[in-house]
Amino acid sequence: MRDVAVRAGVSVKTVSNFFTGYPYMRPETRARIESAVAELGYRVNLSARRLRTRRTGMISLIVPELDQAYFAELAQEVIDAAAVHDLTVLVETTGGDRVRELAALTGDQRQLVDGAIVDPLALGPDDLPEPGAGLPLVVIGERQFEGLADHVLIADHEVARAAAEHLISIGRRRILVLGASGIATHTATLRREGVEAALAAAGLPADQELLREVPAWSRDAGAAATAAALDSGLAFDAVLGFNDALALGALYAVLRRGLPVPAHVAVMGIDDTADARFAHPDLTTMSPGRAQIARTAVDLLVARIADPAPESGFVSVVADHELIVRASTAPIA
Amino acid sequence: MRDVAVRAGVSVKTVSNFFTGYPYMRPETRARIESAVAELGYRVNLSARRLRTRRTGMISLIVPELDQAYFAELAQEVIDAAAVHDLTVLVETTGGDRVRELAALTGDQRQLVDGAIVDPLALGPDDLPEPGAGLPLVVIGERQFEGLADHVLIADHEVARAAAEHLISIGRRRILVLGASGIATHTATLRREGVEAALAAAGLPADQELLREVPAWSRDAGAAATAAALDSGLAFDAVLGFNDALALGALYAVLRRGLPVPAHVAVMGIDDTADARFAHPDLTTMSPGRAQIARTAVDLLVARIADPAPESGFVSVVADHELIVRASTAPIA
DNA sequence: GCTATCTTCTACAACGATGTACTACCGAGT
DNA sequence: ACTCGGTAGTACATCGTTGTAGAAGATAGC
Repeated sequence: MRDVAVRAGVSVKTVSNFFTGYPYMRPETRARIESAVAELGYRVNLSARRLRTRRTGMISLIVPELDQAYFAELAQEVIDAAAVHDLTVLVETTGGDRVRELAALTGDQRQLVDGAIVDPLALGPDDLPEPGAGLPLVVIGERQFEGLADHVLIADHEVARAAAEHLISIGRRRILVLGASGIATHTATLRREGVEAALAAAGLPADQELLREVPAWSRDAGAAATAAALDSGLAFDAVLGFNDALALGALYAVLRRGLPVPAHVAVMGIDDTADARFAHPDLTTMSPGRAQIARTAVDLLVARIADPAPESGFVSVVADHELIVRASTAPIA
Repeated sequence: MRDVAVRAGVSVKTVSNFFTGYPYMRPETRARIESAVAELGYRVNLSARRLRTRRTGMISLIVPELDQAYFAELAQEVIDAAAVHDLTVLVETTGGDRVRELAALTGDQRQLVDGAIVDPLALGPDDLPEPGAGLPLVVIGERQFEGLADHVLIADHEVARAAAEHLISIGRRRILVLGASGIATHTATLRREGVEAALAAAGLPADQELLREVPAWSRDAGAAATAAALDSGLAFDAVLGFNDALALGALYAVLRRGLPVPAHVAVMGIDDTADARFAHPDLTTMSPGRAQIARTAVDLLVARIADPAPESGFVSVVADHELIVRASTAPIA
């Protein structure tokens, strides 16, 4: 920067002013700096700027793993939404491990970013003693850190209820539910309750045998749980996976048995990933408005970074959802 | 750091030495610093360290988009491989846009990382006037910057040839090839030549009508191209997608017509994404050894960062590949 | 003509670490 | 006793910016 200053015949600070958009500058001075910069091919040193301003211009997105379509798509949406604010996104994957989720929030990684968007799998509400250890935070999906961070919530109860209502509306009576619990989050519980509410409203019994735990919300687990249910001779005419991966696994397992979908068993998921659209038959699912979630999360985080003081309290936004009916669900023949 | 130094009764530099692993230190001094650090909850300021050392401890992975399973899985593998070297990965997506690919290599983003792994879609060999503008670089997939960067190559010709040979070996004679060109990379050409070599070796004609261009290597494009081929009345008994996405799109389009796979048409892809494994029927594909690619790319980059001088020339490693036979291909009935 | 205000620019001191160069001590070898 | 090499630690300058404070000139108001 000194070289530029010398060449333009101004002080270093004036060059700095040029780059930070300080308004009081004669057009002529501006022009001289501009051409000096161009001639020297100068670029501001970001490391120095960061040291001085204590801003990194980066935010992190903390998710379990990128090879789950849902998180990959979410990551892409967050990256795009952050670009609007000139922010770079650092995607951190934790494998759904509590220690690694915590480390991403409190470890050295924290210094790399101005704030974080986290979609926690294993983190509990007690895991955040100080509010984000000073790190501006937006939590996606779970009402995890009520009063400690902003949230973008998915209406888990309502989404699951709407899904179950759809299946009931097409004449399904025995719904195999995958993901009912078995994972350390509240999402599973809320969604199960949503399903039970729909069943109750329709006057249908809630057979506990149909509510299946799974070790992970993955295609593997969905396929395994469905295969096990089929093997055990359990009767069901629909499968609701609490995410698309589970549903796709179920679809795979059902089709593998040679059972027709949706004629014999209807299958639906939640998430509206691109995978659902290209399954065969293509998968009915609940869209949680991923783009909206990403945009809202980024907006909230930007605001929280600008004003970290939680005087006005933290915000919770509930995302919209929508039923996407495709070929994997149809009225009983 | 000054506070720690005062508390431990040593100089600031000694504390710095403690953190950078300078070996000459009395155990007693070390212990005093350790406890001072613990009591104060001190952490090294990474911005300052970066400014001073000119190292960021980050590398970037530049890919078209994360919501393609192949790239999401690659990203995850690279992140894991980089963690071994204590490197953080900054995933940058370019949408396959040449300008953005270039910007990721030469723009301000460059300052954020010590080096980059790039899987270029639109970048040409002429796009790199100076060697990476000084940025240590590893290119994946394409022999793009021969003599300007290290490469991890996929044996495109051999992979495609092996794929076609598999289809021929199960009695297929007319293979619809998706991705033959229409994309600005050399990969498409090499793979097409591989297919033609296999056909020639088997004494089969290479019907140019069967070689289809696609606007993108996506499921959408694969489905559209296949549907168009079916509509046109073109006869074929197999589809080879030049990646899994194209093949999955083809599978979708074929099944949608009610045509049985593989009885009527065999379908196979290249990439071995998780999506292929969970398609129904599950998709035969060529595995390019993604974990090996990621590990090799990171290793090469780490070496190049340590020794940027290309005196010993740049390295090219060709990754292994493997045929994964699944249900979507079977001998003709 | 003189103050008051705005505009434009500058000097200096940080931000928090690390590289260089140097001092001081210690034990061993002669 | 004297050098020597290795060990343990220090002082100072520096990485490249930006915040603070203020100076100098221009403009306006009376």
